[in-house]
Amino acid sequence: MATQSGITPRSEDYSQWYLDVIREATLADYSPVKGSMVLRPHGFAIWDNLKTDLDRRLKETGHVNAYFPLFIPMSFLSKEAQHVEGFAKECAVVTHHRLRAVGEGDSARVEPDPEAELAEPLIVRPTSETMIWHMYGKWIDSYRDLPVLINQWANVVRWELKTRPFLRTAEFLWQEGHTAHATRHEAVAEAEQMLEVYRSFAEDMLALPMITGVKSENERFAGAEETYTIEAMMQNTWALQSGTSHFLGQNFAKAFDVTYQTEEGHHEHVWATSWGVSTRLIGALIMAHSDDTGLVLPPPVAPIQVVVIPIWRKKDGSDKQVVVDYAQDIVDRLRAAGFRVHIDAREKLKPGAKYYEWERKGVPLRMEIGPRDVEKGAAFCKLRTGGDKFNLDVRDIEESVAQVLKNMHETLLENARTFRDENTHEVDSYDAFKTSLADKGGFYLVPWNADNDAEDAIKEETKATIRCYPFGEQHKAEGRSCFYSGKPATHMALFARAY
RNA sequence: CGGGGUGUAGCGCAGUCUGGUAGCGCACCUGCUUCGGGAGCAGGGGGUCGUAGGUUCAAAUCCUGCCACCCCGACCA
Repeated sequence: MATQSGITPRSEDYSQWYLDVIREATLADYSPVKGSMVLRPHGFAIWDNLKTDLDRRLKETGHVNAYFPLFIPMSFLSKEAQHVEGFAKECAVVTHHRLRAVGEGDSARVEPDPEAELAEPLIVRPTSETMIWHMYGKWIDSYRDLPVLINQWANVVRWELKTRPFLRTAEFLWQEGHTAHATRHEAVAEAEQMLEVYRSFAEDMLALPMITGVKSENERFAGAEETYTIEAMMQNTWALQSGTSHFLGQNFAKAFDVTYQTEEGHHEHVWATSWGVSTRLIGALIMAHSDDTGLVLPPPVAPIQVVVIPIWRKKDGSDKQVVVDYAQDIVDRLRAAGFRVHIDAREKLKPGAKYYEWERKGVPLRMEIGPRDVEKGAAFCKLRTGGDKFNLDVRDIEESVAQVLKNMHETLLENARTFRDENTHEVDSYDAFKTSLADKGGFYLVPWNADNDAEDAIKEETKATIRCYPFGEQHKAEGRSCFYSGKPATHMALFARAY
């Protein structure tokens, strides 16, 4: 009965637990290139499910997909001042287009061919605003061309010094929407709409309740006039920025000189937004729902929603065929009803070993099908989230599985919401904030007089940052004093440690 | 780039102090018995010990250089 878990308990070392879950659930693996990870099939399938669902939501809100190049002329990055400051320090640069072989025998190797140096270096996109706005300049002439509502699914590269699988990697997958509008009002409405798309998407697919709000100036996207964010709480009470939507004003339109002619014949710069979510969402999933046994997946994103484990006794050969036929019939019916079902009929593993494996991998619902169940016309079930095993009648198993999975999703969402609310505190003084944060972590909603230097000082002292000025809370600032400076409060700010 | 640490089989490690012909656990392969919560037994495959040089009859082990990675700081979705 030796334990083979290989997963460090959360209480012992949360960071190690996170890495252990990823390894044991076979979501990702480290590649030979520092900071780059391989998305293994089980991890990529989660991304696939997220992508399919979000893509539908983007199209339902009027967006279309396109694809822009990976390589961007280096000079493009310097066209928007804020933007260059934000990204220049983490760009991969391509300087040559050919290698040559040098040395012989043991010292044989390749090196960039000095004769093949590019006249202008290329950067690997850290984000695509510059390339896209260059192209929009060619496509937009008239008010009749607006709005432009384009999204792309792509990889981007940001050369980070400190990396962590899914949360921060040198290369990651995401979608980035880039829109162009005739008016400020329309662009702001678009940025707000997309934030809401992300918020509901996160609840429906990830069972993650999100706090929505506006970023402080310090945390704002490089080149944006306003950044909206969705923030989630992880199990260690740290915050994770899970998606952003930016109102870019006319910054990029001016930098790339993108104007349109109005109905009255005037030339105006267009108004812009950009917004994105990435494979970081998978990190959020893991850290919000999983436990010391391994991954826990909400049914909508689970690559396998139901695993069926047939059980038989070999001596009694008659058992096996009956059980397998019965199990296969359940699998076929559930698949026909639209569920993602896997039957694990491997002969060399005992049932217990299979249970542990599928629990590590986060399968929401397990069915154990043996001779006893065949007799009863039932399926013996266990939920990944715990509780006693229970029987489902096979006669209406499609409906009952749907109900069980729906309940599980709602429970996950509700538990996450309760945990977040229990760990969110309102304080009035900086001393109370420091004491409480050090003691029990969590989110802190405080009256705040917006001040970048004060924000930096607080980060320096406590490592907490402003996650956002939450929507729906701003009225509370009225008539109050900043918890740090004592000046009149201009906002309600949500402070927390963050990834 | 500063301080600390580690490189030995796919993974995790012992062996290094005190030099003597490569070892353990898991994983993998074969066979038999097992199978309702991580099976047992038997047999088997796999490593130029990070790398380059030096000392020695003999180097994973001692010496020197280099490289890589990890942790703590500085930078960050």
